[in-house]
This record gives sequence, structure tokens and C-alpha cells, in this order.
Amino acid sequence: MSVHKLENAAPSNEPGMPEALGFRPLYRQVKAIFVRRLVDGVWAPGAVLPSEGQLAAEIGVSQGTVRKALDELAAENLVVRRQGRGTFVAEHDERRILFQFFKLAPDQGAPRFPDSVVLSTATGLADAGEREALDLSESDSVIRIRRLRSFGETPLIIETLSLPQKLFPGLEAGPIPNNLYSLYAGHYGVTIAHARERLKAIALTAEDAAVLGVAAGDPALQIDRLALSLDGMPVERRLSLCLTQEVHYLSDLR
Amino acid sequence: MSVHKLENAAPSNEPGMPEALGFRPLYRQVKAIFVRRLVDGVWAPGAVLPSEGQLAAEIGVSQGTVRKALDELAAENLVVRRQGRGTFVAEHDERRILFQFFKLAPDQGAPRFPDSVVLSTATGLADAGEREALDLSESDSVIRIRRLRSFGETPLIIETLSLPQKLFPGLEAGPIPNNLYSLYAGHYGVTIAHARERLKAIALTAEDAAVLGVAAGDPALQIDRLALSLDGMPVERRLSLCLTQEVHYLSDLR
DNA sequence: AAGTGGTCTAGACCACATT
DNA sequence: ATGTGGTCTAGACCACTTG
Repeated sequence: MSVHKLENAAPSNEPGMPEALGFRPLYRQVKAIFVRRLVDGVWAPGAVLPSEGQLAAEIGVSQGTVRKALDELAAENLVVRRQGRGTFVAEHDERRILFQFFKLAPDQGAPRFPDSVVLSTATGLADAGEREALDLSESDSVIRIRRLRSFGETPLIIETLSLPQKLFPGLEAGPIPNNLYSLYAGHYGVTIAHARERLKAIALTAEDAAVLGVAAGDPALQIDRLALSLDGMPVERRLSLCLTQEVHYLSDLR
Repeated sequence: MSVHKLENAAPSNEPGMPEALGFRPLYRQVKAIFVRRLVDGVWAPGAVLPSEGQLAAEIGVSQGTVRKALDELAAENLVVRRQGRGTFVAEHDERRILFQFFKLAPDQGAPRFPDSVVLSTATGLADAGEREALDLSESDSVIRIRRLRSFGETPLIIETLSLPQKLFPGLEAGPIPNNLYSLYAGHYGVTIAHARERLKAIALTAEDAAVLGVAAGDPALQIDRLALSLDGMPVERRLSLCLTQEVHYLSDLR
């Protein structure tokens, strides 16, 4: 049973205290408490949370307020609510990644997850682009991973990842699984919460074209992804070059 | 003052009537009433809705239920809530389009809206692709508009639109404004609610390259957009070819 | 001052899943 | 039968905007 400082323990704001800065609703303060528990790993991926009633009693607010906080977390895909069962910490299983983080789909047939072959792993000082993207200083090192991803026998993507070494010590030494976000969460306590992708059409260099088995100068879709952790820090940069003959990038505008 | 049939006027379901089909919460029935009013133009873009209390009294539910229905409409960008002022029907002004429907942004500088020059307008029978996308039959006609869109002096996009003629009679004859979605809503009562875009990297044909002022075979980003109206019907197909030297397509994964 | 949406509470009941 | 999240209600009060 922990103790939390909520800004307005009594729902009425003190008079004479002229509100000064922005109003922060109670349910957002409660949400912040929950996010902290996710960041700190107190609530680990896959675990079930205490019931709404228990949380409300523990924190000292009504069940409706807890509910509104959890609803926002569910809308951000940080927790999953299942009626009759409980509220669970979201996991980076293949279903979620396919739904949330992998926007390439075959022109015909169901969405699927590509296989990966690691071409190289290395470490080194972050270059200017990596420092900019990952918010690193000149003395910081990164882990670089290069992978070829395919649908069956068809090469599809060349992917170059850059990770801050300080966040993922030893990752370059171990085996690299296909599902990296699950590894980040399980072994390093880093949960990817969302990402920002910038797309361009480019002409392939001779080198990249050779790896993909096409001609130099062929067009490819370049995807520059920056993935952010739960607390909003940039955590992974991923530059992908995709052949889009039989595949497309799906974007829903709502 | 209108009358609405709600499924469970008494909150308890009849016993002996074993629920048979799925449960439909009250607030979704209320939401459906509101969507109908938007589709029918009873509530026109920019108009202010009655207050939550008035709607609750009119329909015969609690204010909290009306609130939950309106919250969902707001989350879908169909209405805009402004504290202290009221709830308004969303409009397709430039701000909203830039935010919701135009994902191309300059690599440097703030997002902006490109200028348009109409290259041609025509009408004709829908081809196979248009029939498939827009759910038309062999006897249906489409309006086709071809535009060149630029940032200042720099040609950026060749855009080819296909519209069902029966939905937009006479559109091909009048002037074509830069902001088409505003025209659809204002003159034809068709509100674009969301869209689905499929992206590929392609090599430009000699013809398209000439219009854009680059070399044949240069890579370009192809965006195949299908826009859906409020009631979920496909309403516009838009095929864009974009030069992405100094511009990128932004996709947020949340 | 009055009206609007936004927050918070408390309680009753429903739908769903598990025991 | 029990426990969970989901719905619905009613009422009080807060924050914001406008006359």
C-alpha cells in the first residue's frame, strides 16, 4: 500500500491560491502514477493489474476516476482491457506489432511478418544523424545491426538499426531475434510505446540493389523510423529500404 | 422535438427474451442518432449542436450517456468540443486537412498546403480499377481530374482523381478549388470522414516525369488514396505521384 | 451572471469469464 | 457464485467563454 501525493487532495482548490498554472485533472495524475509503474517495471508486460476497485481504494479516488485513467492507457495501447477478466499490461507479441508497428502488407493476401537474416552487427561512435535522432552526445556509442528481411524466398527489406549502447549493453553479442521489441522489453526493460516514420522514394545504390537482387537505380521505399519508449525518450532508429513491387505501405487517415 | 426508438427503453432486458444477438449499449444508439443527423445535414458543418443537457432531455437519456456518444464522435473528428462554448460539427478547413489528410511535409520548415493547377477534367465510364475502388457498376461514369500541385515554383505532385459522377453532378463543369473536401461538403453534402492510403515507390514514366520536370525513370512516391464518407461509402479515389527530394510522408504509429 | 463542456463521486445494474 | 470490466444514472462542483 503506497502513498501518493495528489495535487488537490480536497477537490476544492484553495481560495487565495489563484490557480496560477494550468489545471491538471485528477484522472491524469492517477494516469501518471500508472505510467510510472509501467516504466519502472512494477507492472511488467503481460501481468494483470489490480482491479479498478482495488486501485481506487489504494490511491484514494473513486472507481470512475481510475477507470478514466485506465481508459486513456488502453487508448494508447499501453494496457489491454478484457471484460470479465481484468486489465493487462500490453505485450509486444507478433499480433500487436503486425497491427501497430508493421505497416507493410502484401498487395494480395493477408498481412504477415517477414523473416530476418542478420547481415552484420557492430558498435561505434554515433554519427551526426544518429546523435540528432537519438539525442546522444559526441562521446556516445551505438550498436548497429543490418538485416535482410524477406517474405519466404523474396528479399524485401534492407534494414539498418542504430541503438544507444548504454541502453542495450551486450545486445550486439547475443543472438538477434526477429522480434526486437519483445527483446527490448524482456531483457532491457525498455518498452516501445510509439514511433514516427518518414517515408521517401529513393533510387537504390549498387550495393543495396545487389543485396536485394535487383538493378542499381531501381526505386525503393525508404522508411526512416524513430521509436520512442514509454517515457518519450528516443530509443531506436531504423532505416529501411523496401522493394514495393508486390507490397505496399498502409496508412489509415482517421 | 423528435421521437426515437431506443432498443431497451427500460434498462432491464426482457426475461425470456434470451438476448439472442449482440448487446448494443445505449450511448452507441444515441451516437447512431447523431451520425444520422450529420449524414442528413440536419447538423451542417460549422454549426453548433444543442447542449448536452438539451440533447439528453430530447432523447430521454442521462447527460452522461449523451456525453459518451459525443466523446466518441469527437475522437473520430466528426465534431469538435470547446469548453465553455459548445460542441460544433467539424469542418474541412485548411488546418484540419493539413493535420488529418495531408501527410506530406517539407524536410525543413513547417507543414504547408501546396498550390494546385488543374491539367484536365473529363468524364467517362469507370474502368476496372475505379469500379473496384469506388464500388461502381459497369454502367457508372466517373469524373476524372488531373492536377499538378507545387510548393511555390517547385512541382511536387501529379494527382489524378476519380469521382462517381452520380454523387457530384456538374462538378466537372465548375471551377475546381484547391480544397476539394470543403467543396464536397458545401455543394454536394458529402463529408469525407476518413481515408486509406497505400504507398509504393515507383519509377516515373516519361510522360509523368516531363510534367514534373525530372528525368524519366526517376523514383517517386505513389500514393493511392481511397476516401470514405461519413456513412462509410467510398467516394473519391486519388492517385498521387510525389517527388520526395525535399519532402517526406509522415506516419505516426501509436 | 449565465451557459457550456469537463471532472469527480456514489451507487445500481449488466455482460462476460472463471471457479 | 464470484469477480471483473462496462453501462447508466443523478447530482455536485470546476473551468472556460460570452454577454
